[in-house]
Amino acid sequence: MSEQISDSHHEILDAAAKCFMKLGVNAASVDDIAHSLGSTKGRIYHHFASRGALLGAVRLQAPEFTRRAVAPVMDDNLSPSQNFHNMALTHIAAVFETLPYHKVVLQHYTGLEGKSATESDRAMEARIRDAKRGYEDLFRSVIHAGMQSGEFRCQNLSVTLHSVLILLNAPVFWYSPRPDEPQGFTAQVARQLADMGLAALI
Amino acid sequence: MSEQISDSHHEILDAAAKCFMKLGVNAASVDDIAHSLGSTKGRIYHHFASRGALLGAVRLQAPEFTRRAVAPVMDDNLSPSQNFHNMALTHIAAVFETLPYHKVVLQHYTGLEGKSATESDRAMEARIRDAKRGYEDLFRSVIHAGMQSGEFRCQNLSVTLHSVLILLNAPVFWYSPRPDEPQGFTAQVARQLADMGLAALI
DNA sequence: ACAGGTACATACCGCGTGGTATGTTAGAAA
DNA sequence: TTTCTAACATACCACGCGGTATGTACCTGT
Repeated sequence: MSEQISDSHHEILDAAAKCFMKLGVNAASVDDIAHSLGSTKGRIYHHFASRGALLGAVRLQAPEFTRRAVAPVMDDNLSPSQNFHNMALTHIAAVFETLPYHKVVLQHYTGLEGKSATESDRAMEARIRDAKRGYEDLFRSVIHAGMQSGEFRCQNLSVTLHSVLILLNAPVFWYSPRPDEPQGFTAQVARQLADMGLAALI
Repeated sequence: MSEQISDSHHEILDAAAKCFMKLGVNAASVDDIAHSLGSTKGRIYHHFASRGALLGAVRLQAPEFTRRAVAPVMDDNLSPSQNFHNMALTHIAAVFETLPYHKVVLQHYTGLEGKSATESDRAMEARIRDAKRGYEDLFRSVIHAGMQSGEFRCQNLSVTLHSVLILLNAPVFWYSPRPDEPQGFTAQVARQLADMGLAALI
């Protein structure tokens, strides 16, 4: 299961994520991405079967980044409140560190599905959906535990889960790194959002 | 200032909003929209100067819909908590009723700006930005009042505002009307989200 | 009846884009 | 040295899309 991919592969992924973020998922052309690398289309089509495959690879990275960060800090011995707060803080920090990938994912939340053409396209879509859902289940379990223990309000679990996750992902919408940014701004935002997320559950 | 537009105008706007929502803002072509109307491009280009102008008109409708619903229920005599809760409930209900428009707006939150070509394009962008900001200021004022009265936690106002608004708009991401939907589901979701939004402020 | 304008339909053009087929170069293997 | 292959660059094509120029039915006032 170890992802055996070359350096050039990663370099293309990063450049694609940034281009998709800046120009928009549909607007950014393969030529744009290649030009941002100082290369041509040949390089990209040598490593990726199609434009869709490249975009899928970028979208798949996002939940893997956050999962690799959040899964290790989960601790079932903690109270659901503390557990959630730790997870939320770690999640937001990870999002800030891999922002372009998450901004790309954001553009696919609108539900423009249903136009799956090739078989490999649908397979990639399924992989992305599973990775996303598997990561969400980490939060689903801790929220469920909190509701059963009485720490969190008992409400529709799915609605609560998605709403809180969107709240934690809010910076993906409005944040872009600025040079005149106060020291430790992102950490401060992360704390505020983790607090708000926890408060929204209680 | 009275918007003097014909029925055909509105019909095109609705069809465009639904097409932009279903196929994606960049993917939906003018021909797609015309076809969904049983017409051809000629009709659309007769009423709108360009594809961008049509998209801009759709995006401009969204904050006007919510403003027309929320502004009348604001009441400075109420406590900030009650005032916010009423506004939030009304906002979410309005969003549910004009969902396609808000799903289109969502696709422009990603910050793919900076490619303004023509002068009229930038003017439209400014109108949209002002309408959006003006509407957000309704919530900004009530949150500010709550922070000053001590009812709400004192935190970064802009971060709080945007985070709460994204929380209230969360259904735009995951909700699509379904035939097997429980009776009064949207109203229940609206109550839950308004509660969560208020809890996140305290 | 006639003129003029409104509200579209039709046909067409130019351009950008995804994709491909064909070089070209550098390094490893023999 | 020779050969093979990975890793690209280059040139090109076919297609879809935005936009426009033109045609046409219908309605309205005179």
